[in-house]
Amino acid sequence: MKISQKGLYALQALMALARHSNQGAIRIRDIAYEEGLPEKFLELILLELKNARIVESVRGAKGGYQLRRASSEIRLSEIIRLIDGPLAPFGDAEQLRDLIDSDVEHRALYKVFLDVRDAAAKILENTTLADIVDGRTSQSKKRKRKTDADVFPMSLIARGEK
Amino acid sequence: MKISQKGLYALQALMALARHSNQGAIRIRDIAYEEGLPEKFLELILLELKNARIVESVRGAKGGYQLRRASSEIRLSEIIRLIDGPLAPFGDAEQLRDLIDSDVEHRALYKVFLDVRDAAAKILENTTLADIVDGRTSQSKKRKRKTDADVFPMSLIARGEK
DNA sequence: AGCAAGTCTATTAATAGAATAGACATTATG
DNA sequence: CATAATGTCTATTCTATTAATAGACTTGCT
Repeated sequence: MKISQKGLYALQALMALARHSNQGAIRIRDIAYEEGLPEKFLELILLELKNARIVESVRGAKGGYQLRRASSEIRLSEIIRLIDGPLAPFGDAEQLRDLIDSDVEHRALYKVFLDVRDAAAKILENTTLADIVDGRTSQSKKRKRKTDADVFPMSLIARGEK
Repeated sequence: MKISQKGLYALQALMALARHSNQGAIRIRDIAYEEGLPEKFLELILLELKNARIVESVRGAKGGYQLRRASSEIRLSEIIRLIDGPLAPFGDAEQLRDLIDSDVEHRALYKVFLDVRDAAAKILENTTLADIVDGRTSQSKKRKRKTDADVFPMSLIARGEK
């Protein structure tokens, strides 16, 4: 599995959209500026993400892009598969399973490839956009997820300051 | 990480050499025939493996190639790194570590990439040519007791997903 | 109407991937 | 020592992919 520059751009753009979710549509230009991405290239990427129903667009003046689902429902695996293809280091999982069954001479090799794919899939299926925009990393030890109450103390919410 | 056709050919050729170790040098033509590889392309690959001191050649009539080390001392990671580059899905491990330190906005993303790399490296460092020519699968290999860190990458543990 | 957005199609430049070709160098052996 | 068998090296080709740019078109707010 290889993540291309384009794949990285897609992930960065989606992180930007996740950061601004419930701020309505964000212009391509703003995403490009915020993440330092080539604007025209980003256009194509967003179009692809739109066709895959990951984001949605608003056309015309005041238009832009926004996520179509909560960032916690968008897995990195989905984006990488879309932009860069299968997670396997060679071919795809199905192909590898076929080869393991049919190619007796090399089945142990293909089994290793499949193991590598499974390890990558396990990580990328279990990591969502929300995880990476919230910067949850190995250093922030087993902390429970932040809730609204953590971010906006009851005292403020009660006063309608949220 | 992506394994190219060339990378697969290299692995196949080395498996053939491993099967015939202590039969002296094997001709390129025979390896190509046995594994069904394009002969001229295989030449270049073997040359590269020779320069990397993984195989050695015998020139002239009755010449050919043989492994330079026991097949149990040749790890898949070494071959894949040589032919197809770093195991990371983006950049290489060192670059990712630098980005994790320097790019605050995206460090969580790069951390995931590094986790994927580490997972692949763990498998490929621990699998040798001998393992795959003997048809040894990861399940049948000597098995140390799994720790949390083996099963759950740090980034997942941090999120309390264990 | 007019401007500000996204949409779509085409093109390009650079690089990598997968070979192929052919001349050259080395060595066993008859 | 001549020759055939083999690896070595350099160059070339062909194709696909990657990363980007350009420009005309469509939609919709004000």
